Amino acid sequence: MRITKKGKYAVSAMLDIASFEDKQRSFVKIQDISKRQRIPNSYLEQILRNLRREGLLISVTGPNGGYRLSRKSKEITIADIVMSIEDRLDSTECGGTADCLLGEECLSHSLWSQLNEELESFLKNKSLADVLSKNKKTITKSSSKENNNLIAVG
Amino acid sequence: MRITKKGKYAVSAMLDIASFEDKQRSFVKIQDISKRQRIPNSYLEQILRNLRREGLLISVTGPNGGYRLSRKSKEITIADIVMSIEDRLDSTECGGTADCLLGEECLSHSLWSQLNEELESFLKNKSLADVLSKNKKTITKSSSKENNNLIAVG
DNA sequence: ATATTCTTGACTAAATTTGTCAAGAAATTA
DNA sequence: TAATTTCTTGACAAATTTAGTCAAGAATAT
Repeated sequence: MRITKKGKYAVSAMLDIASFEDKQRSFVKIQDISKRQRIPNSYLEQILRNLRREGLLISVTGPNGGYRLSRKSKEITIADIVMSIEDRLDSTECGGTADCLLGEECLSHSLWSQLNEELESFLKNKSLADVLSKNKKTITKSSSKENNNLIAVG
Repeated sequence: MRITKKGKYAVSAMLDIASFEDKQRSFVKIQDISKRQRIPNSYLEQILRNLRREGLLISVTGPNGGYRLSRKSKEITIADIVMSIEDRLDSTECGGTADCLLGEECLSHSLWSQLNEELESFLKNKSLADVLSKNKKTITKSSSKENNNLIAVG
């Protein structure tokens, strides 16, 4: 089981985009997200590509284009995001088929299955809105020159 | 955050050893564990080495030697094992210091911190004995010729 | 002595993760 | 239409991590 940097980048990018949800018709650009969240631009392209394919983002090309959420931030869970990005979230080696050991369940199979469930339910019960609202109270503005749109949380 | 094959091997090996707890003075050999749990012998050496260093196992060299638990199976948690083996269990990129983004907390920091806590408490609340007792009811014996000590669970 | 079994450190191979890049397509605006 | 902006795609490469190997040695029992 693993959640990698890529998955975390994805969540950060989605949170960034979600934080512009209220501004009507505003699309968020890759470059801006990249700067604010410190995610390598070209890596981010790849990540947003996935999120779009999975139907979590809507994109528009051209001037004033960019990305926005396909659904309300309340209706997108962290699980939606992480599962779009991570191939190997499953904790069991057998992929849940319970034939880990010579065709039978290994001693620890049920343990990893349970862990899976815990993890999934945790991620499914947190929406982007949930995570953002937790932070809202303490939004600060960075004084950095090159990144004047930075939203950081202290 | 990740739990790798190595960590899972470690848990399986510990469960295997724990299952011989009752047999007084019986030490379990690497080779036997390797066969029963299908863990490459030389990789297992490396793993048990760690578990011993961390004080979870006691070893005896020579004929009839092998490994046994240093404490009762009830008193060794899965967390003890996994944390001996995995370097990168922590979910946060900053290692908990909350300076993920330009010295400040990133948008998702609290999310990953919470996930950490969930994971830890899950692993800390499960002892080897817990996992074994869950399986005991349905222990079966393998008919495999080369592995006649196999304990598998269906 | 001899056989058994753990111990150690260094090494290698495979897999995965983390990026990069360049050429192209779509949309806007002038 | 031309120029500019921005996303889109696929293939590639570097870095890191994981998984696994090996050989020589040390300890113990008989």
